[in-house]
Amino acid sequence: MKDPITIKDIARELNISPSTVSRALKNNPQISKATIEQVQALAERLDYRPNTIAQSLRQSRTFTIGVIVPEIAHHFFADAISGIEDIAYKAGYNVIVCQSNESYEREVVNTKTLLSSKVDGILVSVSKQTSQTEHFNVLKRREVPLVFFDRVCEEIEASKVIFDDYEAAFATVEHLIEMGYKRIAHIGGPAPLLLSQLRHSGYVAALKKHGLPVVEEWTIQQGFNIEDGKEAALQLLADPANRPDAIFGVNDLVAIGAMLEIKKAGLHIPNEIGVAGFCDEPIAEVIEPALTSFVQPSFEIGRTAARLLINQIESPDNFEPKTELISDHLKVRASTLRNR
Amino acid sequence: MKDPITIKDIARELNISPSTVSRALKNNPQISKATIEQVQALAERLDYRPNTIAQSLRQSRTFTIGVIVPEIAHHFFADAISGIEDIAYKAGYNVIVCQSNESYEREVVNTKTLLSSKVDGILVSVSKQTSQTEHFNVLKRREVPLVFFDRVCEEIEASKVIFDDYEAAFATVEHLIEMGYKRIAHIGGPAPLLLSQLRHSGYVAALKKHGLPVVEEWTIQQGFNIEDGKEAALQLLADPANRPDAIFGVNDLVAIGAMLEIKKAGLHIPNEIGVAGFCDEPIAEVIEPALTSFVQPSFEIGRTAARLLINQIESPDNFEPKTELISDHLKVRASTLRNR
DNA sequence: CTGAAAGCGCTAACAC
DNA sequence: GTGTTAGCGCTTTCAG
Repeated sequence: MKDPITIKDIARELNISPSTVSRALKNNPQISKATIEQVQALAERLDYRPNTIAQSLRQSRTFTIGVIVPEIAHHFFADAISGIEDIAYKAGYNVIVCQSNESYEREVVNTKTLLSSKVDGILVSVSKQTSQTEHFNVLKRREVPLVFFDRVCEEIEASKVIFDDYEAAFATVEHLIEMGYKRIAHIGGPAPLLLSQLRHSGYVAALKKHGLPVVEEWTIQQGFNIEDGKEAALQLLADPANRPDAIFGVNDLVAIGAMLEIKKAGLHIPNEIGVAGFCDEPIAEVIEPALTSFVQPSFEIGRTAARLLINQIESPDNFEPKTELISDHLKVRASTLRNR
Repeated sequence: MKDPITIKDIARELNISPSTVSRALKNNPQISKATIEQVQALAERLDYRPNTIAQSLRQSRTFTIGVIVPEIAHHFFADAISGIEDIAYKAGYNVIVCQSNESYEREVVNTKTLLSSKVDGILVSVSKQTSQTEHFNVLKRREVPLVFFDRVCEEIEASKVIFDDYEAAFATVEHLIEMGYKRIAHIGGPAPLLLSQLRHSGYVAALKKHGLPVVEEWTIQQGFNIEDGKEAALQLLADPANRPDAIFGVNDLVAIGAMLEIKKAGLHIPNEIGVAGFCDEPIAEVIEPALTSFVQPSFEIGRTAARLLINQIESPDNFEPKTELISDHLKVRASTLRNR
């Protein structure tokens, strides 16, 4: 790689000192209009790029924020990242994205990498395997600003952006009940995640409120992918005598996996089995019948998380952890609109 | 943020010099076993993290590679990024991902950002708007290793990983022809992209080979999203007298957009209109009828691109641009299996 | 308004 | 085997 232009090159060329160049490039008001123009013109001509590495080392500030998500291939996270970038770029920060691939070990490595990269703060949505939290405590001890979003870690004192999973699950199940479904099952997320627990509680609470049975075998804790939904559905459909008449999935992919198995079994959606999901990913509109799903404003969640983090980075003194509770609405589609 | 442990802290504590610490941490054979152990033990105990910023500045080497993609929300790119990370991490590199959001200006900004971050090399899949290439020439001039993947820039001399779009389109259209479709339309990608042109050429060549008409109005150049597919389909279906009996989409999303409109119009897929896509994203298996699609090994494409780039970074002397042509197979599903 | 000098944390010649 | 020294590119006192 070619030797890049530095501030020294510009200084030499103009017979001024590097410090003046540095100031001129930053439009420092103490520098004369003339020099500022000269310097900036030459910088432009030589296509000078500041070495952010050197700036970071000098200022002990990287203007970079790290993001750890389970998988960017999940639409929710891809959108959330775009939301994070939106706020970050506008505030002059870059974003480094790491995937934990839902692995606890990988997540620990990610935090170490980001620590070494000296990011100014970290946004995390924890992996489904994460039950230990020592790696987050390390961040706390180093006083690295830290904000959790969507999949949070309760034990750690930090700002959090969470979705109102309990209420949303409650509303979704209540909708199923209003549509006349009475034997409602739940394909839940991985047990360690708070989000799984809350969605499950909301489901149970709605059933109880309406005097419907809470059948233990009708809750199946699984992962977050289509395959997980398929497996769970197979179990739920196994015994025709004790079969649910509706399924509430922890997310859209799981709900869609269930739909595929239901259709394969020759059962009608929504007349014989209703299905509802969570997230409202694009795929929910495409599958047939279209999937009823609780909308999660992923882009906004990302923006909110980034805003909290940047505030914390920029005014660390009067910092108090804040928890933002986000909600949205249920998007009702054909998968729960049965004919009675 | 708390003052982090540095090499100096360790040196002071053990009454040795910083350079010895540096060497000991790297298992330099010149250092005695005893000091190595002492140093590493203390580093461990203090939870020392090397400051990669300082290392990068010193070595003019960041062990980071930059990636510019149009959108991580596209499954293809999310998978490709995972492939890139797979190779990069194993070789000791970090990955910074930038999204151009299909905007030329944003892509230019991305290249500047990566330049300032002093990444060791850059992987690019160009935006649909990109027709000027000056920003890539800048990279060339600075001798920043550069590899294009999937959406390449022909004019720039650089390594490229491309999919055999021509052959794949040809094979897909030939499959449609074999299934008895005779009035085959094409919803193409944005005109400036080489990939759009190649897939279109493959489509035309297959029609010609089998003596089928090449109707100009049956090719509609559009974007890459479901909405684009819907719009194009509306045009294609407008005149019942001159309606195609099959549609080959430039990717799955566009094909799915078309399917939605076809179904809305009350036409049967595949009997009245056959549909084929490209990429084989998960959604292809979920839509009804399931979508025939040419498989693109996105993860592998990412891995190949990363491998080429890292080779170029690590042996810049004997470097010659290489073009890797990847292919795969057509996954036939219900959307083209008509009853005759 | 500008320059000189010091130093961010680390590494690599060069000494001994 | 280990220490000394210099410097990566930049910013920021301090001086004038």
